[in-house]
Amino acid sequence: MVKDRPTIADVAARAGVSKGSVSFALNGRPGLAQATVDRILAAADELGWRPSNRARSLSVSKAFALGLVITRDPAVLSSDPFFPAFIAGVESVLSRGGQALVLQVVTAGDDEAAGYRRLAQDGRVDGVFLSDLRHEDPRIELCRELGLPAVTLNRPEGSSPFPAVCLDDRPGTVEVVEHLLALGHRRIAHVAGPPTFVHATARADSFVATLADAGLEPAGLEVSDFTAAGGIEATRRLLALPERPTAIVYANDRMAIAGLGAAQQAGLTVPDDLSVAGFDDSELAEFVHPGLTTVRADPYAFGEAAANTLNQLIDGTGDVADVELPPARLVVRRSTARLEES
Amino acid sequence: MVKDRPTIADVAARAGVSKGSVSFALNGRPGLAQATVDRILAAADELGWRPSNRARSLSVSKAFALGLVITRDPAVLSSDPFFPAFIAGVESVLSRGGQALVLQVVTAGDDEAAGYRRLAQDGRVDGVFLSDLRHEDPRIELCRELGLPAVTLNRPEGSSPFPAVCLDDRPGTVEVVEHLLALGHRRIAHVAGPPTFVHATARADSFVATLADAGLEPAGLEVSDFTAAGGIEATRRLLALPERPTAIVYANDRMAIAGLGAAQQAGLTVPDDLSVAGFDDSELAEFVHPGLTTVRADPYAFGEAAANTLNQLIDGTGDVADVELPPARLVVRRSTARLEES
DNA sequence: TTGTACGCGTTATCAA
DNA sequence: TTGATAACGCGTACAA
Repeated sequence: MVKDRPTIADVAARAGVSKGSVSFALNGRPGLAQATVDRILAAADELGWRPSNRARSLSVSKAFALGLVITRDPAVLSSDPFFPAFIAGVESVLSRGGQALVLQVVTAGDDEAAGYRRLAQDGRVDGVFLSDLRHEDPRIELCRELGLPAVTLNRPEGSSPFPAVCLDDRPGTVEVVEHLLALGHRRIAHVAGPPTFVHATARADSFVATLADAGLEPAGLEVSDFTAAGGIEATRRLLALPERPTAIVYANDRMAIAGLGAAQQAGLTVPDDLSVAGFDDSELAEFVHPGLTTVRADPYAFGEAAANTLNQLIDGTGDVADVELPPARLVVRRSTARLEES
Repeated sequence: MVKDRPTIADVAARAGVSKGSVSFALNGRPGLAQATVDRILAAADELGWRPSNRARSLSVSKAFALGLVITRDPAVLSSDPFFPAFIAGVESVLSRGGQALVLQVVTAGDDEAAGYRRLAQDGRVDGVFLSDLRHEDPRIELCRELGLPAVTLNRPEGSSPFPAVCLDDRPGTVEVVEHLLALGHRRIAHVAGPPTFVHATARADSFVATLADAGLEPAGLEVSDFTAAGGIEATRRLLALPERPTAIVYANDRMAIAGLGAAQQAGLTVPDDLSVAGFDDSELAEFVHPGLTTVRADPYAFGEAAANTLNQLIDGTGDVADVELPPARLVVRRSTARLEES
């Protein structure tokens, strides 16, 4: 019934060698005659033996797993378009190599640090991804303290002991703004994410900078929270301005799609009365009405790169270089249009 | 620098007892004098000792982790509103108990079974969640074969060796349809998910049945794929029917929101010309324009229940009962309205 | 190439 | 009853 899994001893016995030799053969280490290696591998194959993760974990003190902690507002545990694709990218690296991904979803109220502590102290993972990087992110110090290898998704300002895998948010933002400027817009507003996040301020800053290059000031700058509800609120405030913006650039698609709804609810027609742009190119962006002009990154590639980098760091072979991914690109759809002279 | 973690031997030495006794004390097993137990626990506390997961894993042959494999179309690695909340619910159970969640995202092209095999054979997890349950789901047989404990999210038709945690999709669907009937609609169509999925057919079947109870036939029945793109296609086909439906019930919000866009793109006004309803109550449902009438379940509770049930099964204490969760409830918003006589 | 200690708890056996 | 001892789970690594 319960087919006892063969152990390394079984393989050794069958091949007529010692356990040590089996281990050497499997890991392709020198010091064994080729004939012996073949015999051992054949024996392993016949028995269907695969080394036990648990035993390996214990003896080499590694988990063969990486960790991802996602902190989310419990009320808004909704879908971030980033993570599924990011995780798939991570997975594509881990599955070769027999690693696993340990996921923790921490609701924002909880102690986030506890999540990382658990992962580290329980020896669950060999390293973690630091996503949604924040300014002065306390997790960097925490991971250092815990001796937990990490890669940051995007680069912190200060010095960091960890490699960074970056996808520059600025070029995409610049493209959006320039696209709107080319369409004749002059009163352009931005709905930003929480300024604690590096990517939120990167987008907001380059929004402002691009306008400044054109000799303009933002027609409005709302700090929101990346949620749909927040997008609605911010949009309402912007639409109530005495000098109503003719275009709004949102820091993500969720806020943009919600903002689209808010504008329509307010009786405006998009894009005739208001141009709207998002960021992420989430699945729905293409299909809402009108289709959302937005910026598309490649979270899958992000995941791959992050996993590879983290593994390099863990394997400790020399210095690990930061990775710069190709930036997000503008995707023009129907929600942005030439400003009508009226 | 590297503070060697204390081992059970250190604790034993400090308390002046044997390793075995420390283990007994920690696990609250009988056979030790209370005074000894106290002394041991105090010693453990002073040393900050916590048993090593890895050693425990090896000796008791358990992973102390549960697994979730999500299969997704690579093109549409978008976010299902269900999973983040579901996972958070699972997590809330696992974090007490020191368990972890191992996640795998398998793109649909890949060999899904390989994912489960890896999890089982690598001893990564003690059990898995079978989500997105399909008819004649091969994973049930696979898990049985692998000796991998599982819980099914929703109940398969045939007999299953595994407990089921169910959230009945039918009452919510019935509510939607009755809501539309009460608004005077008679030509109501449905956009279903792939019929391979149990929840897709449950929704479609109860849609048809509820109409039949009212002496009506569906004004259209499109089989789609739960994606936004699919929702668009299906909507276009329905709107092209000679007898155009006055209301469309979608099997999920993503299709519904996309359908909303398609209808608007076709020049229709929702809800004046067409009522639209979804399923899930995803974050955006409330904020698109018009707000989407939909059905709300509680995926967080689903996750909690599933984790608890799976743990019971793994602990093997007696029979594990199926769990029936409170059904999803109708949430009425602006996308459905009384049928105008015209 | 082999033998064996080691990583670290758990549990069965046995003595007091 | 109370507690110690030793075997066990399964590879890895180093001395021989």
